[in-house]
Amino acid sequence: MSKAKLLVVEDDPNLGDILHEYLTMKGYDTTLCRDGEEGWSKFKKDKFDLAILDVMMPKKDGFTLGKEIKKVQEDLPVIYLTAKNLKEDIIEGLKIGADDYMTKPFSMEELLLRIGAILRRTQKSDEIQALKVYNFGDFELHYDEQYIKGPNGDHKLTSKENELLRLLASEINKLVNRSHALKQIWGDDSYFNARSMDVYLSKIRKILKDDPKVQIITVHGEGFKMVVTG
Amino acid sequence: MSKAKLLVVEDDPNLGDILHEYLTMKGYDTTLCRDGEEGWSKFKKDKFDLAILDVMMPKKDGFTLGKEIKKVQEDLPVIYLTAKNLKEDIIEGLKIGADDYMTKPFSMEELLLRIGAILRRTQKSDEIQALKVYNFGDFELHYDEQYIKGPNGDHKLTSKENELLRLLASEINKLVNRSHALKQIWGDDSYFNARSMDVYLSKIRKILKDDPKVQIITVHGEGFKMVVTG
DNA sequence: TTAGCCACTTAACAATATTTAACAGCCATT
DNA sequence: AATGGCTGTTAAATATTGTTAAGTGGCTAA
Repeated sequence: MSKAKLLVVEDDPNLGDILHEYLTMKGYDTTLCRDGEEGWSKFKKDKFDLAILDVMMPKKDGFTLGKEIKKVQEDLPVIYLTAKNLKEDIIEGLKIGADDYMTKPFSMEELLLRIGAILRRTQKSDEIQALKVYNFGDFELHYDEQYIKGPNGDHKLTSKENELLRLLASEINKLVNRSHALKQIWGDDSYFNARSMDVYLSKIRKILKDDPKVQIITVHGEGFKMVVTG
Repeated sequence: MSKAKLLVVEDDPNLGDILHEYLTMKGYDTTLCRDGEEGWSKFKKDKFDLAILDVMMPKKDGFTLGKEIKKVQEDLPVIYLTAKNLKEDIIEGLKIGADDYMTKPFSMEELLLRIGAILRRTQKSDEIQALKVYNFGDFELHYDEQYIKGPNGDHKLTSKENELLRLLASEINKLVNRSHALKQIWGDDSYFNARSMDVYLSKIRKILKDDPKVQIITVHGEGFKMVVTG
């Protein structure tokens, strides 16, 4: 996944520079504009994931720019920066369908968190997830379809078998901590869950008998690891 | 369009009452709970558009509740209420993918504006979701016309079949939580509705037999996912 | 009105998945 | 070697899901 592109429009040179520097440092591809008109022309030239607009700016204010942007790209998330106590502004901004706003002064950290939250939300929808297959020895674990293909044919898996196998297969030759596995798959590390996991380990070992090169080794008191030889 | 349903979980009786009264007056269908556990049980029984959770509460804190809710319904927007200077809390909350948070004390007006903004945003994406045709494998689900076109011909659907198929088809390869599906389509998660849904799943699986590349996989205790191979 | 159809629900039973119990073996430590 | 705490394995007990059929109530066409 490539960097998210941010359009920052801020007329205060000081704050503008800080924003630009900080966001760039945090891994965003940041474009800084000094006023609304510049912001508009940059917006037209490029494709952004999020816009951060100061409300009070010369030539073209942030809300006007925001409205124009929404006309072209309704779903672009916008964070408005506004001075405190500008209630009228806030109201108007939110009426446009603004996604968020922050009153000055604000902490960079908080801004960063909001950016993260918004991007996570908007990007989630267009994630396309590839089907996952894990290979080890003569096996192919088809995690999404919940079955394993072995040298002697396929084998349907239950959800727990599937999860446990994936955990092991994703860390071949590496130790999988018992407690970690329990918390990961069963939700918490309790006596009965641990016994249950042992039962599943036993089942999985049976399945893996089809290829002697693949083994699950237990490290007493620590956990297990799947080992593939040859 | 009917009233938006809000789930408010706030242990301070004073603030709780104020929130409840104010939001109800402003036209929201507001459910007030006194602690996290009550909030969870209300959430399970009903379908909400937005949750407002106090972070510090007895029995079950707001973040824990928020996490549990997200497991069932990832896209439910949440506003966290938190005391000032709880940076750690804020950070953790936003990491969950939280949609917003407000530090106490806050003005009712500001809360209202945020609620409005969030609802506007999420309802917008619901509209986008109203695609007419969903494709998966050799099938075309014509949601609006309530039928499915398969390799061996068309098939009329009942509304429940239609809804359930859409839910699965709109999240190919992704888990659809059982409880979420129930609330989405049947209105609430009860024993009999769950059995009813199982019956419908069975029907749908029969229909989907026409293309072996398409499968509905059950994840025990969690839900299902529609998987398309090839 | 009323018989019949349809969508949906409830019931009943079958099949699976997971947990718990029971017992056997192993491991490290004394 | 003996002890107590872990792990391996199998089987029984529960819980969840799959499937089919019967029940229910609303709606429509005669």
